Amino acid sequence: MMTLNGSGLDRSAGFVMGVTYRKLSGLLQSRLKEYDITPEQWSILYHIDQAEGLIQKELAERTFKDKPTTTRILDQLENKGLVYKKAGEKDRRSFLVYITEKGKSLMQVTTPIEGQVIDIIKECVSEEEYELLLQLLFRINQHVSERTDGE
Amino acid sequence: MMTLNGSGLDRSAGFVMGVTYRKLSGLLQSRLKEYDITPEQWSILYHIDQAEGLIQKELAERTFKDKPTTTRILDQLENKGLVYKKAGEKDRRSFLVYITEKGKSLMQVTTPIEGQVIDIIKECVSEEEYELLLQLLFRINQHVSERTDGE
DNA sequence: AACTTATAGTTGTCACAACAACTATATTCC
DNA sequence: GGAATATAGTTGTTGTGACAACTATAAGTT
Repeated sequence: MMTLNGSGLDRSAGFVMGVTYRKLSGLLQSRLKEYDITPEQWSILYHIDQAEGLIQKELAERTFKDKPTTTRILDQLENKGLVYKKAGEKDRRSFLVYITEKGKSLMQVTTPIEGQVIDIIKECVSEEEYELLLQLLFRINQHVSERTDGE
Repeated sequence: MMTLNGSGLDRSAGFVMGVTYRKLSGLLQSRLKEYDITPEQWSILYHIDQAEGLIQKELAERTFKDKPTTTRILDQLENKGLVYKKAGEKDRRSFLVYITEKGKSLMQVTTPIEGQVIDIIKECVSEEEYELLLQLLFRINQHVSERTDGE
């Protein structure tokens, strides 16, 4: 296997982050496979479970996805019978999104799996390091967003 | 704008990494746009420029892409006249990949842009923190790969 | 040499993300 | 009230990644 070796492009946090993200995502995907749900679908379902009755736009913001991606992932969740939409009464442009019983059960069974992936990371990274990693990612996120607003 | 706030899924390094990666990738993309090349195409071209005459398989390993993805990105680079393939003489299954003059010029002009993105990150992250971030990402990568081999 | 297995690359399909263009409804402003 | 503008959501297109199936060639085994 090719390992990151710390020269050239491998010094670019962006590219290394991409590689690492995909590896972690693949790990989660393989463990969610038997439940017929992908990591990104799972993350949307998670947020619906956390706060039912959100409109799609709010859901898109919380999951950091754009509107088209949110629409399409919601379609899949709806087809799988995990969520349903209700037309907004106040604002007839929007839909409120709710989780079904089937969706709730799925979340109960699968939520530990997400925790397992975090645990696997912590097998090679201390609590303090994990914390610092998150802080650095938050900070970069924030900074790039601000930097990009005016661009 | 929704900001990562450190609760729930936002505590998952994997998801936060995905969000941050996409933000950085988008930043690079916007700056490469005028050169008609995407970040992932750029990363492959970069590796070809670093080591000409590699076969596609080696290129795939170095860029951490699978073979289909490498094939298709190479097709695009070839269509843009940035690289060309030569049939392998020793092994007739394989192709050696080379960069064209046009490709070389493009790399000269665009390589600083990748550096700019790193510099932007370093506006909010110290040298030591940047170093640590890379080390943590390497370590997680390595660990997950080992963890996954037997799975 | 023939048979089996491994490897390099391609093609097809699906999920997701980015972007643009669009529809329908709300809001603002005159 | 009506025109202009903003917003919620959808649809279409492209790039990329994961996975499976496939072709062609190479290498190993007998």
